Amino acid sequence: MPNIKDVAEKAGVSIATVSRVINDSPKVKEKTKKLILKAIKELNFTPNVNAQGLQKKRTKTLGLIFPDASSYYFAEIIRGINSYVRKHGYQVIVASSHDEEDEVRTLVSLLQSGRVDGMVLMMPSIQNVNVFNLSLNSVPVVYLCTGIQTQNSTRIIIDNYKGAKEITEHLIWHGHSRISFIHGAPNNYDSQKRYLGYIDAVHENGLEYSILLESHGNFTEASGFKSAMELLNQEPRPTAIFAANDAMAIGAIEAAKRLSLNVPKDVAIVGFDDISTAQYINPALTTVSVPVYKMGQIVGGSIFKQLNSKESDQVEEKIVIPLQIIIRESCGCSSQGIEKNPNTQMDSEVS
Amino acid sequence: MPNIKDVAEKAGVSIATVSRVINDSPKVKEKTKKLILKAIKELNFTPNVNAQGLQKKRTKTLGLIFPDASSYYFAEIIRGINSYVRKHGYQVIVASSHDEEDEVRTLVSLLQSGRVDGMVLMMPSIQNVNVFNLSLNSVPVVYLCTGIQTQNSTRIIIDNYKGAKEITEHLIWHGHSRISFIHGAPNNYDSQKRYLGYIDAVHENGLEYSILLESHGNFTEASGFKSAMELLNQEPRPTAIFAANDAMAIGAIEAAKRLSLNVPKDVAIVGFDDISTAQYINPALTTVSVPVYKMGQIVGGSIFKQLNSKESDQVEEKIVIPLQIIIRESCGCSSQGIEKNPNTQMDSEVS
DNA sequence: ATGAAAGCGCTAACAT
DNA sequence: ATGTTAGCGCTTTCAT
Repeated sequence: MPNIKDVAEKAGVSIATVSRVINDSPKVKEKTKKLILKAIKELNFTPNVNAQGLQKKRTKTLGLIFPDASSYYFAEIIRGINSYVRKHGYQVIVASSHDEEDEVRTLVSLLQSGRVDGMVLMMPSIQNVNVFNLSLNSVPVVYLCTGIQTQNSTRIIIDNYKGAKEITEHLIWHGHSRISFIHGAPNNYDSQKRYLGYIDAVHENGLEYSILLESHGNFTEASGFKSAMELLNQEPRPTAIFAANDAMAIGAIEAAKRLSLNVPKDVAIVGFDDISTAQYINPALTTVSVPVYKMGQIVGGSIFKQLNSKESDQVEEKIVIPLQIIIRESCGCSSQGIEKNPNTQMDSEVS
Repeated sequence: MPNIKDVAEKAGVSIATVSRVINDSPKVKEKTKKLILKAIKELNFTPNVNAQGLQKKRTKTLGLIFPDASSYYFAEIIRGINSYVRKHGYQVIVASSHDEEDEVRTLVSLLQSGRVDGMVLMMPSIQNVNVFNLSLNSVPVVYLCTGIQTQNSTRIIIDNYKGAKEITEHLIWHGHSRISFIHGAPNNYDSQKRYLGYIDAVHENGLEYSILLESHGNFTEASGFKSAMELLNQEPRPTAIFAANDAMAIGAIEAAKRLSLNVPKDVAIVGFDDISTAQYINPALTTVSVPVYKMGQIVGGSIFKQLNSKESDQVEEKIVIPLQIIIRESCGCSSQGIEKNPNTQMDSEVS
């Protein structure tokens, strides 16, 4: 591996000058600069990041802490962040707190060891947030989907409340009066906000409400299946189910099928997130689309902004990302495909 | 951020001794070791990885290059690797060659900049592999799912051929004689091997064969849908479809539904990978399970083995991971659930 | 505009 | 068993 000294010798200059062209210093004569660039190319030289990091205290890597990096929803957000920061020469290190017995330890060690220049914390579970507020003042931090007031750092959240309220109102528009809600994991920020949107829509529209309309899952398909089973075995049955995320909505659809109930005729089912499965499941899922990829860009942008600003003018910022309802079939709206070709939907012939 | 000098002063020893306890040197008196450990804890000290890396040429991070980090299949493998290496204090940096216009550049710079101690290259597309054989001798490399002979590095592949042959034979056992195959992306190693397994099973069992039974997709659901549409509109229709991966198989199932064909009665459909969707799609997908998570462990283990061996005894190794067929409903076998409870499956009542 | 040299935080001989 | 010291490859004053 060639180093800066090799380049300097080859170009017949000092290492300081080489360093200057590496760092785009303006005060290098154009001619020597060309010479050095040529040497760099010929030797195929790349500056050693460890040495650079040791000096500059910049490692050009970001740490991301996510509950689970392999779920589609999180994976997409990570991809968005990665894609954005890579353009700026940054890499990301992803830690799944899910896998770790001690997520805080990972976080702190990542930080203290000087491995990362900034952190993105996806912390939808409310209780452990306060743990994190410690020792984070050294680097820029972006909190994602967190209810807690964060000190001196940016918080990026999605407009759960509005999305949930709108999709519930869409169900009401369809004429549904007994609308169930399946909660996500306990203490989950997103789930709670979505519930608030649901309950407000229900109340404001004067709908029947009962605690029996609610059920508690944990964001997995299996839990959605189980919750929907309970809900749908009640008398009277809910006419619609709003699950706090798509995975549970999909589980709920399976449950309806198990009970020989047609979706959406016998029971409408809607979700939240718009994961890729949502569009091809049968019936296609009506849901609230979270622009996960774009979210990544916003996160990356925010980190860089903090990185390039003096500590003095760090401001607490809160960014709310707007969401969009995606109307498909599971709410009772017929899809284009169906209207054009009535015999395409098997489910409509069953029941 | 405290450094080794702070610790040394606090403990009243030299930095060398502190360094020794950091690196578990045996020759430190138990008593001083305790003293130092105490100081470390009190100061909340973590060794700076850049300084360590600069000296030891070990950064404790691995680079993973994947075509696409957010597809479920790849994400699971990454998770497996991450989880394993984290236990050994390693982090991973994931680069999606998909996102990059110039994947080679990323790879080389990751390597040359001293950012990673080893690399995992997922390179299922055959043509670009030769590009990579350059300049990789400096660190341990594991190639994943690659057909190319790799020099001086480990290659880990899955037993595509056997899995494909067995699942095809399962279809034959069901009495199918016109079995279609949907190819994955062109030049994809896995797809080609799976095709070989398919074609051998077809030939060895004296089945009818025609080029018309083959169709070409690119591993996406959409391509599976399209391919199956073409296949199923032929006369005579294939009685079974083997798609080179689950996503395409799922697309194919949707296509069958569009054509008002019952799966598996009118056409059996099987896939490959066993992604999570496979088990809850309707009908549940019969497929070949790839132990993605375990695969990650094997990859991590191999890298560490190379890391801890002298360069002289680096041997070229080829590891083949065995696969397992998962029989569910889409092949024509009825699921347990159905047998126990005949009215649970909607599809069996349709058509 | 360029070079010399100090030093970032650590490890690893080499001393003692 | 512990301390001293020379780098690892780079950036950055400070000279010139």
